[in-house]
Amino acid sequence: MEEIASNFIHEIIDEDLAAGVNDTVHTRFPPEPNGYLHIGSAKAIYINYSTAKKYGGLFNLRYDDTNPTKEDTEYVDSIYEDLNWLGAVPTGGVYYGSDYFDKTYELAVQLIKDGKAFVCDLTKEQMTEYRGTLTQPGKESPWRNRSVEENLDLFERMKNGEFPDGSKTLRAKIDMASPNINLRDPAIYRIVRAHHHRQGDKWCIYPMYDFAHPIQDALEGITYSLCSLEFENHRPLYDWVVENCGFNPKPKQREFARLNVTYTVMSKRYLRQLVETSLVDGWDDPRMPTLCGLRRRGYTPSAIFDFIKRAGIAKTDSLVEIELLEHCIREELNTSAPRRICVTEPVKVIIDNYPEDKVEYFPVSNNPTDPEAGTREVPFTKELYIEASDFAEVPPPKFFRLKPGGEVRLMGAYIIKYESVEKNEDGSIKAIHCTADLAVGNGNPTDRKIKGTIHWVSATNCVDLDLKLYDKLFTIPNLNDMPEGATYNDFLNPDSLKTLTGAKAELAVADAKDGDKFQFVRMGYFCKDSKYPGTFNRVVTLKDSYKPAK
RNA sequence: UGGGGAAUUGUGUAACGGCAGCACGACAGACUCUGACUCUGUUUGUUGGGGUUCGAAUCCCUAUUCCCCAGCCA
Repeated sequence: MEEIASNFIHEIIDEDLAAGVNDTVHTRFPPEPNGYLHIGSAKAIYINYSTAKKYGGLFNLRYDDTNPTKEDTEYVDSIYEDLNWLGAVPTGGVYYGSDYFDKTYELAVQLIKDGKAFVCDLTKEQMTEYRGTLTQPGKESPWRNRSVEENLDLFERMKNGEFPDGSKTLRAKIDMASPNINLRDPAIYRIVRAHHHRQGDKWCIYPMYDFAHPIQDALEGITYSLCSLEFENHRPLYDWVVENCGFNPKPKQREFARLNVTYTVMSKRYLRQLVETSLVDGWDDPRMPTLCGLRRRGYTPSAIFDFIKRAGIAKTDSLVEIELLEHCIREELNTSAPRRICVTEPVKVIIDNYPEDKVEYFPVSNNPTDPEAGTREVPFTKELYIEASDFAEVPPPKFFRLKPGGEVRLMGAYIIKYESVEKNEDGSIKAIHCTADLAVGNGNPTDRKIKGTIHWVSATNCVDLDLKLYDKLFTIPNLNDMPEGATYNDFLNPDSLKTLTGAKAELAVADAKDGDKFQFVRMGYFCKDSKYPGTFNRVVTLKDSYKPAK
């Protein structure tokens, strides 16, 4: 997150700074602990964190935990862990919205005293009816003109638990005729008896987001409350609360478009549904767009932030292609991850002119893009495995790999020449017989040019791997277009999870530790749950760009 | 339908009255001990219609399309 590209929010801040509206920049990331962080959250984190950093200000993490019915400590913990993993250090501190409940209550009392809030006895249905519609103004509640004393008494009794859940609300007295529905005497406190993950049973009344959030921001000294576009309609209410609670300086809410990615569900509600219906293994299933899922899939924080930067910060609703995310991780791992060879669909090759029991070691580059990564010794034997797709009995035009009558380079080792193919009874290939150019070895021949190079692994010096192949979960690019009544099953990608058994990897992977980065030389599938002890959760998919001529 | 936002190439994003640029993707070629990576090149764009101006993506008028708001969710 080193260089911070400028965006329209920075322009706004620059103007404020120049005009003397502000002299500091203090931001916050305010997740509700009701689910795991996902790549969309990473955008909000990036914007708030990087903006603070750019201006030398502070960045807070604040759990927005004002609705106890949806929240849980599991989420609190996971959010902390994921934020930490991203490296977005909350330089301004870690806070809980619920820790301000006393202060929030006092401010509500003050609002009542100022005649700006009232206790309302309307039922939920009545309130909906009184609110009016998009085109029709609302009607004032019959309870709107209760005396300050009565409101004070009632509100205190609400707090003391004298009334049943949902029977009363505290409402801000604003304007029932406002074209902005959020301003039509919005509820700011509701009665709900639920165990709060942090406050326990201390409260039976809870402030609404629209009341709590500006107060939290103001109390923490936030100057810019950067959130997504759907809160734009709430800004007048945000400002109303800040103003009428008498805060100064005043925090400012500014909005940006949330992140949408093709083939990717981003709503926490639906992600939870995927987990609860066991369509995925859990929140950290590698097919999930959650940060922990991406982490298991081998994504790094820097690749994620790079993606967010490239996707851009704007106010246009957009749908960013998943290919851009994949590009970002490929680009990073290409230079940073050590290479290891894995033959994912092995077919046996026998070098007829090579001694039965000989083992020879060839140096192979750990990372061709980085000479300092050095080399490792890879064992070569008479029997090898190569990728089934690297051999063609009937080659398409311009096929540079192993084919009848052809020669090919075994990466880092000998040049081999095709001799014959040995078949099983069912017609499948049992083994391909070749001869190696023992004189040339791993050097270059002077009399001819070898066009193809393929990867290989010793059949007698290798480890077996079961590869789990994870692909996108859904088949339609934009999940928002899922028709009414449709279920995920209608659009589930049958190939989103495949297991490839019997892949062969070179011995070097035996040194793998959890967290090690690897890039398979060719296909580059990543795997987590292999029977091989060790976790390849830093391996990226490289495209196999060979396409037969059309 | 009231209000609030937004429209630039396949996708995303710049250009703030002065050559429509960049990235990803796609395609073509070069290079290569993998055809990956890298490099080079190519195609496609200012939502429509008017206006102001020497000059408009940008300013004005108008039309259209898309997103958000009628939770005691956030």
